Amino acid sequence: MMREEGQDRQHKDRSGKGQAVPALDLGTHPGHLARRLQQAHTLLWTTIVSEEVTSPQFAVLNALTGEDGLDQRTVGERVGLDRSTIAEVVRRLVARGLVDKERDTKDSRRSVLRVTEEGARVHHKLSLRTTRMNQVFLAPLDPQERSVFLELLKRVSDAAEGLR
Amino acid sequence: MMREEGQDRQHKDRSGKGQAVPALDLGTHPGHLARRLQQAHTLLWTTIVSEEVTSPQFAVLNALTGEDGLDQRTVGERVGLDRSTIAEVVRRLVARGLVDKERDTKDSRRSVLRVTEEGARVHHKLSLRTTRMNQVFLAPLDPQERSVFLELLKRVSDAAEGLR
DNA sequence: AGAAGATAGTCAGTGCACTGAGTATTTTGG
DNA sequence: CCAAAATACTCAGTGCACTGACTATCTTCT
Repeated sequence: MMREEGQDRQHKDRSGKGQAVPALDLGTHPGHLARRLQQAHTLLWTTIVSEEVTSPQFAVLNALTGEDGLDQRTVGERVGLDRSTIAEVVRRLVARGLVDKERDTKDSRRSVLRVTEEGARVHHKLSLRTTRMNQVFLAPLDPQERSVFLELLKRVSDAAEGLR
Repeated sequence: MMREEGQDRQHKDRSGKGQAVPALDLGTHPGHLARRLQQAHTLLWTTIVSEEVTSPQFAVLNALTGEDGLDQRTVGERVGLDRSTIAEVVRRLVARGLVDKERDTKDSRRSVLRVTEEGARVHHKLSLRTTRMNQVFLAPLDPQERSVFLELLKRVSDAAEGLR
């Protein structure tokens, strides 16, 4: 098994032309870490929660469980998906029979969404599993660190939300 | 300009069957927050750093700036991209003329990557801008919170890395 | 040397995420 | 009332990210 700690003894070679501009350490860049965090989460989700239903799909199911009969755009806004992406996600949920979609009779621009019986069952089952996943995900942190982490995560995300 | 608060004048009906399973508050779920964080970052990246070169592309450029002549798989490993994704990203970098790719003469399975002159220029320019972006991204946190945030982010990401 | 295994990369398929353009419908203002 | 603006959605295009199957090449072990 090879060790992977090549980052320190980085030969300061200057491959031909002298490296005027050094490489950055992306391990200290929040954006890069955010991407890796999200990848890690997706991995845990598929192994612990579900291989069929993705995390964004679950978010939509969850929003509709809270309040049935919302239109597509509103659901997208609640879970943080733009109009095109929410359409894609809903399309899959409908294809899997977890959500019903029909035109609003009052305003035929809108699509009204509703969780099916099966959708409710799946939501229930996955809800339980998300708890386990969250534990595994946050396992490297002790209890106070976890709440700090969640709070900071939320503050940064919410702030950027306002810039859209 | 219409306000966007239409979500309240909505029937709080309980669509027939009484909501046995309540909806979760995903605002407390690290996975959901991770996704939103990453979306926020992408948005900031395109507005502040570059519309042409994406953040993963920059990560690859940065890795090669540190150490020219790595093979594709190694670069992917360093920046956290699997073999298929790194291939895609590299393909685009080559298409934009920022990276050169050629077969290793010693081991013809490998593709050896190298930053072009143009790639080095672009890396330099974007490096400066990432600093500004990081400031904006972390603006909602005060200085101590920032370092705590980065550290926790890193711990959680690294831990999940081990589970791959 | 030759078969078995490991390794690097490609390719097809699925899915999230965004932009910009376009359609249909509703609302609003003169 | 009716044209203009706003709204909800669709569609095409780009790009990241992963899996599983496949090819080519190199290494190892007998």
